[in-house]
Amino acid sequence: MDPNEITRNEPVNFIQAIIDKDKKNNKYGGRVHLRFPPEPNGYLHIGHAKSICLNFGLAEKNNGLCNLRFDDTNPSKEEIEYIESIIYDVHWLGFDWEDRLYYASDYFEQMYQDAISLIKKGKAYVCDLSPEEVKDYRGTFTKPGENSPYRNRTVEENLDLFQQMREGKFEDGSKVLRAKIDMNSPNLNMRDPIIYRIMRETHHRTGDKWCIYPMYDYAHPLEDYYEKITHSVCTLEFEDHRPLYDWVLENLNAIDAPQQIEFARLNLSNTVMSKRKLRMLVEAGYVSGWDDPRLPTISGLRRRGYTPEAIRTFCDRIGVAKTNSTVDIRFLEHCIREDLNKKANRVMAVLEPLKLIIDNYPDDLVEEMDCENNPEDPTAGSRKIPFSKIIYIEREDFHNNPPSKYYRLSPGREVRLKNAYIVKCTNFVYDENTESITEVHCTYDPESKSGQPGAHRKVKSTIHWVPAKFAKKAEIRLYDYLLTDNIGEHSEDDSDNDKDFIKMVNPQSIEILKNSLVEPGLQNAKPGEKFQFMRKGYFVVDSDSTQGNLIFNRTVSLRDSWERIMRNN
RNA sequence: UGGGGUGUAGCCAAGCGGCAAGGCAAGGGACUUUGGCUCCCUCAUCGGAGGUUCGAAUCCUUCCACCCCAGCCA
Repeated sequence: MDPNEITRNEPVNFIQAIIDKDKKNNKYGGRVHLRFPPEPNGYLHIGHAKSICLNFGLAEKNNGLCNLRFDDTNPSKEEIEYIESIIYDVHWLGFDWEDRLYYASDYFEQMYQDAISLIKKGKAYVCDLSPEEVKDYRGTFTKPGENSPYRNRTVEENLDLFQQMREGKFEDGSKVLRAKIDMNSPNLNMRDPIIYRIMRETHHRTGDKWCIYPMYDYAHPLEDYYEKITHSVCTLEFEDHRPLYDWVLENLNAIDAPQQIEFARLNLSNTVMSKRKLRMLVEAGYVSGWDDPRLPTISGLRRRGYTPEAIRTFCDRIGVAKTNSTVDIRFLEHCIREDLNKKANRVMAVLEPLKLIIDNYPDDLVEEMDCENNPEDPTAGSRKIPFSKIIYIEREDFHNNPPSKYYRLSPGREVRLKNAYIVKCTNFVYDENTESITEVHCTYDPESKSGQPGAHRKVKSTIHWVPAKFAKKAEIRLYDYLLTDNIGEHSEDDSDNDKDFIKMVNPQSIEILKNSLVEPGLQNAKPGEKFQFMRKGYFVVDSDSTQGNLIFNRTVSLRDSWERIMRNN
């Protein structure tokens, strides 16, 4: 059998199909080499995660390599802080570029020399047109461009001028280097695109060594080529740039030139992905920072309690195609529930406490109840929780006048207290002043203790609880979708819908509960630890949490079919 | 308007001429000391119209819709 023959059960995305074909034809000598090339001008979000998983994933599947490369060709927008956060996040997601961490800025000299080659071939020229004039000469969609009056300078003159540009002889914006292609091209990117500009800006890595910087369209194909990239994967909006990408490499006589392949960026329902909109939310104070648990940033998701595994599973399952699409955020939620269901220990926490007194239970008795840590994982073991006469239950688990299909506690009815006894409601106390129920009275069935023979008796419902005397106070933060609706986002810089988008910010995206109670063992929980609060959802200890001031973030609620019953009524 | 792309269920997404995978969501049901998990069942004729073919989501023609491009951003 041909070793290059690839057999797979799973459907293959169109990029993998291209790679399969290239391997079969022994293109690039059978090598597969990709890269994830962020510009260090902001924090990574789940849209980047899609690209990271795609690139590193394809490398892994094909026995290839994937580089991490910072595309730092514009010092006016880039900062070290972003480089550090990006490195941290990509590692956190679980990917390894080994020793292949690169910077476009490391190639500045080589790029400069290649520009000289283009000039020598008569393929590039120095242009003195002002930015406004460049724009006017470019023409429009329907009107062809006009040649720059500087287009026919001699090679010698261009060489001399370009060197002087580098030496800082000219002011910012006064000259540019342009590729000489075709001012009549229907593709505006091919109308003598600017490939170098003069910009006196201190670069975070090269300092003040350079005052000219290459443009993306010129730099990117070279970066890929220098690193021997085979498949240069980027997003759809660069499709029109592909002819220029190829032009640069062709005119430099590149051998085994990399090929650019475009896929659709990720959009998620009920949130935003573009840097500018994310920034608006942070700067206008709609959220607390770039790692606010409501944001789709990697740092936000991490603080929210998302695991790298869930994010990667999500990215793998949404697929890769060229269709603009918006993935339902409920699919992301499904992925984290699925992961945490296997991993998170079950504990009891009462978010909105209601006192319950067991009148026939001995006043001073404390029993240690045995609780299984995770029914999905037998190796997770069990723990003891103290039980006594006064406990707290969830306020919504008692109803003095229960609606139909309500299975929980109400006057005269029985429920099981999880891992403890069956109790029957005998009475409750209503406070006229606060117009609320302040306590519930029950009697318990001593024969019904969990694990004992009498425990087999079935009751309609089981509810969670915490012991009044031993429970710990905690702050619990509940999150809801960032936006109440979906916003169409197909490119990074779509500013048309900025106003509409602010109108969609969900005013109830966060709810903070200050008086919640958790079982005593949670006292020592450390930031980042994840739990399932039984019947309520998955929660993570917030990064600001301390032993004396416990804070939990709700990662995601449990699926709730009772809520659905209520909603459908 | 010129160019470049995309259109398969509420949301993703396979399919590449032979009688529409899968997942999420939704709705039923079984099980259950989490109204959780798990398990079972239900849920499309492929943007429209023509045509080619014994046979088309897949080929051809044409129309329509949506997205991207006129930064010395990436």
